[in-house]
Amino acid sequence: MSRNTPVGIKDIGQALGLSMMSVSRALRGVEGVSAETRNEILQAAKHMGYRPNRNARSLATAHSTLIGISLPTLFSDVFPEILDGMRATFDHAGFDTVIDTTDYNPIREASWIERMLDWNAAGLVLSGVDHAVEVRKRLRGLKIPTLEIWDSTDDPIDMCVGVDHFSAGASLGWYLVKLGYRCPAFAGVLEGKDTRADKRLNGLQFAFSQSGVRAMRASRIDRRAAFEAGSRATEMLLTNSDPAPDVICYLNDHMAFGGMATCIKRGISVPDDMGIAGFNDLEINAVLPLPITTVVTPRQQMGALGAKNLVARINGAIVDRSIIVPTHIREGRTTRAQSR
Amino acid sequence: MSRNTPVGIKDIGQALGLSMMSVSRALRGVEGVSAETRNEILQAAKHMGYRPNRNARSLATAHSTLIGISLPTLFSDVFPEILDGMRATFDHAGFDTVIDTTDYNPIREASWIERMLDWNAAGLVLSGVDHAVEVRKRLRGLKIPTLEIWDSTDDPIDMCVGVDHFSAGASLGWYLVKLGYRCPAFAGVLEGKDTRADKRLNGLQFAFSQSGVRAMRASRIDRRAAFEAGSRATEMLLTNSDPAPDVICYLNDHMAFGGMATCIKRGISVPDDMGIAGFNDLEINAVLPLPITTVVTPRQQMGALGAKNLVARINGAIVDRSIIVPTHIREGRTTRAQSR
DNA sequence: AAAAACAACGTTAGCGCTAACGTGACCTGT
DNA sequence: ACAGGTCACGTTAGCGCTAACGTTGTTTTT
Repeated sequence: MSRNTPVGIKDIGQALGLSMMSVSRALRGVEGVSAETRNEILQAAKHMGYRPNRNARSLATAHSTLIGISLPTLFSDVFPEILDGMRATFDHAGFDTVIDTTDYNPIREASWIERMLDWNAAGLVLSGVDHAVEVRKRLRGLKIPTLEIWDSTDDPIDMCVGVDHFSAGASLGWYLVKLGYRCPAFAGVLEGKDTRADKRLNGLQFAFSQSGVRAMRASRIDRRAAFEAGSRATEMLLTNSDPAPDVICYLNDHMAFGGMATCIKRGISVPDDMGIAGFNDLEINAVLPLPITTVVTPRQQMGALGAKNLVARINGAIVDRSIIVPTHIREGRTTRAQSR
Repeated sequence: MSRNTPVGIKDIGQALGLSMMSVSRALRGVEGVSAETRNEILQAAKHMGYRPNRNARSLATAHSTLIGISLPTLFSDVFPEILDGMRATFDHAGFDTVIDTTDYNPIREASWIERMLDWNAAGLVLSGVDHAVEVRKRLRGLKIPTLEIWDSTDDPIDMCVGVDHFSAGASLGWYLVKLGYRCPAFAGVLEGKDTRADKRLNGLQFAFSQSGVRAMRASRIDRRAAFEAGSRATEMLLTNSDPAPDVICYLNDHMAFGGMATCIKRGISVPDDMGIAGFNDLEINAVLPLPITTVVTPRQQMGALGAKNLVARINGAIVDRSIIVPTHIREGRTTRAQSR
């Protein structure tokens, strides 16, 4: 575990009778060396197996090529897809990504942010827009390029690319009202854990109450496994609700599938006796005999766009501070057909 | 994006009338400072908002606290779980994890490894045990602690923790033979992409041929989305096979579910007309009316154990070079009941 | 033709930290 | 009482690289 490679910038210079500086310039592609010399240097570097020491570079320049990405969890079809959308861009621009999963714990996130700053990170990606005030202040003060992704706000720390979860929830609510549902319920995780889901619930409730429909009951489950959580939450709703709901909105399609399976197991037919709505239009829908009524969210594009803008921002460009990406409802067969 | 914090080790020393060295020692918890002085320093550091510069530290010590983790993909229930298993250990030991997804591309992996070495990574985690010879040589030569995870071999680069995929496949094969299946097929991704799955297929084929059963047909699909891939692969098998298979073994439970859905859609009843076997015992099984016959793999534990050993290895301990974690078959209801 | 402007390199200093080796003051054993 | 040891600190010399200025020799400008 000694030096990764024994050849440094100095060795190349010596071998060629040049100063370290010329070598440094050539390798970085910076002005100040003739094309001829540069080629010699590049060749020698390759020949000698030169590898830059990134720590030294970061120390000297006071900034690194590390981008920190904080996610609540990888057990989700949201964050891996967002990551996937970002990958090519970061990669192409020469950034390495340090990923942390916070498990929806803001304290963990805050301390991890400090760690990333210790590395002189070039930029940060945070999930959602709900962060501790101190975190907001600190990052703003440092002026470090920061992308908040997946959720949206008109006042991001630095910039955000995401969905308007309240509106997405409300649209779904109106859609369900139009279909004639009058006794809606919600199934999700514990309040405060997934703040995006909470906002969607708020949107749903807004739409329903505006339409004069009774308040939604919410069944919340503290369980990471989505399918099972959907199943349990549904059991709770079916057992404890009077009257029984006529439609259940789930945190996402996987929970919805778990819920649907539970309904069917209990002899409740979908969509005749119970409507089922999910979120995110997850891939499982492609093979279900009854595709779930859901909301399509462009997660890959979100990642790609966010990464592109973050890189631009790191390079000093001015970019949109707040980008809201559109969503739309995808009619499935787990809700009644439109009467129209 | 200037300095993260304006206070360094020198400032603390000056404020306290001590040398940088004493401060450095105190902060690192190294011998050579009295308990009293250490407390003063620690307090002052906290007070002044000191944050260590990790790049400087890494440059001076020639090793960092970065651990590189290379995964083929995050769209899987395998790797996120392995990661989750590793997280606590790495975290607790103060390591940051740089994650790269290679998309099953060995060239990508090789170049990423070099990048991690440029950072003076403390250790590496690679997926599987099939790596380019040059990569093996290079890492061995550098003696950098390297964990190969998820697959197993008796000759790892440095150490490995994983499943014996060939045996797991063979066990499943024998199990299916015992159930009376005589015309098995396999559904997976393109050969060479997921080498673990390929090994399982080899194991299956071994078991079947040992039992005098005709060779398996394999249907391979180039599609990231697992549910859909299972569906497509199954359609191909049902269309092009004569005689039709009596059991299909899938790359994992999600593909199996997609395949099962397709069978049912076509009026093929499971398990009466067709057996379905998956792999990994994914969470969806918890809610299925017909749980899939599958192989249970302890992915979290694998991650936890691997991480523990890697950290020990980084700290100079000697650990088992090759750990094979056991798997077992979980009887589902997508295959015939045991006749016994 | 002198002054100014470049192009292509070199020198100096330092990023923030730590390994390795001092240096005193205070024991300890015989 | 004195060699040898220990404790708590300090000094020196980098880690490998780059920013910010030199320093030449060769154009260009007016």
